[in-house]
Amino acid sequence: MAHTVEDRLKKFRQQCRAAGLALTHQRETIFRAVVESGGHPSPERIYGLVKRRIPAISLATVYKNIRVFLDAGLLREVTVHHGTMLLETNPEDHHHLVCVGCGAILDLEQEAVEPVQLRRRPPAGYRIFRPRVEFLGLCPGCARKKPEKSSHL
Amino acid sequence: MAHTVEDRLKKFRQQCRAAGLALTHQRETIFRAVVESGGHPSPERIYGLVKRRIPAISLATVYKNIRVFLDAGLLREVTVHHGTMLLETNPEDHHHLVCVGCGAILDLEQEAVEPVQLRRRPPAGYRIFRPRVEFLGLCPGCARKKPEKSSHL
DNA sequence: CTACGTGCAAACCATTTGCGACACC
DNA sequence: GGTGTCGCAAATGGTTTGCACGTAG
Repeated sequence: MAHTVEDRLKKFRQQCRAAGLALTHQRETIFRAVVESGGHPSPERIYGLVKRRIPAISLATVYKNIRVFLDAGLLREVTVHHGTMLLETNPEDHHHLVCVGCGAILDLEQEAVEPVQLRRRPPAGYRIFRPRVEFLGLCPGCARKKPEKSSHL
Repeated sequence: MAHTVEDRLKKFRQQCRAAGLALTHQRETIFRAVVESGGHPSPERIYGLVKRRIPAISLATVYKNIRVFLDAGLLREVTVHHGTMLLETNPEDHHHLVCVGCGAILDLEQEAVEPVQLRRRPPAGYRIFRPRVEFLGLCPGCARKKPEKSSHL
């Protein structure tokens, strides 16, 4: 339950070893920057933070390692769809089934899901229009190809 | 309740007039392509479809008009964060409050939301790992700036 | 007839790739 | 010592912008 930075780095080192990933200074510094930054940082932001400690680091190295961490399940990303804009063609409110393998999206009618209820009041000044649910999973094709992978997403 | 293509085009023309947008052949063809394509098309895909009917159309025109339609509330997009990759730093399962104005994301502990229940069985062969809820709304700053806007998102 | 919309090309931004040099295991 | 990693620069993919011409209202 304790999620101190040091705890998470310790686990990170274990997971790297388990995954056969070399434990480089760059990797540790990048991972530390992610954990310490809090919120939802972009690769660019991580690059900025890491650069303070390793001025010679390359942006490409940050990108490569974030990719490695994501693939190994050491990190999660907020959105599966960051590549390209996708439009809704279904004018009704509805939910989504999202394949974390290939990014495919299937619509789920709103009635297919129990109404979503917020138990607490939203932060002051915040206006909420509607809740949207994404069921993260694997489509039949990707489930076949990737036996265990991405089960942490 | 009837969402035929012609119904939606009729509404589209009304909304354009109401918004003071010129009703050009390109705009109608782009909107029709979105409605007819179904699913979750990318601008590139719409461009491909429109090009069959207007071979001389420019990709830039497609992008510009999709933007116009989104801003006017004539279309919705699947994701608010398609520009850049964002990472999770919170290792616990949780939900999100997403500002459709500026894209800011706030975490909501999982316990802040009633458990999400799927009423039906997912499509055959689909594996679901976890549901994630996004509450779309406006943060205090954006709510102040954009009085009514984006209330359709 | 005039402001808005279009097409083209160039610019821009986020991300990936190729490759020679280097370091972990 | 050899495979995996790093840094650099160039390539790529998606999206936006500037500008001259054309057209809806």
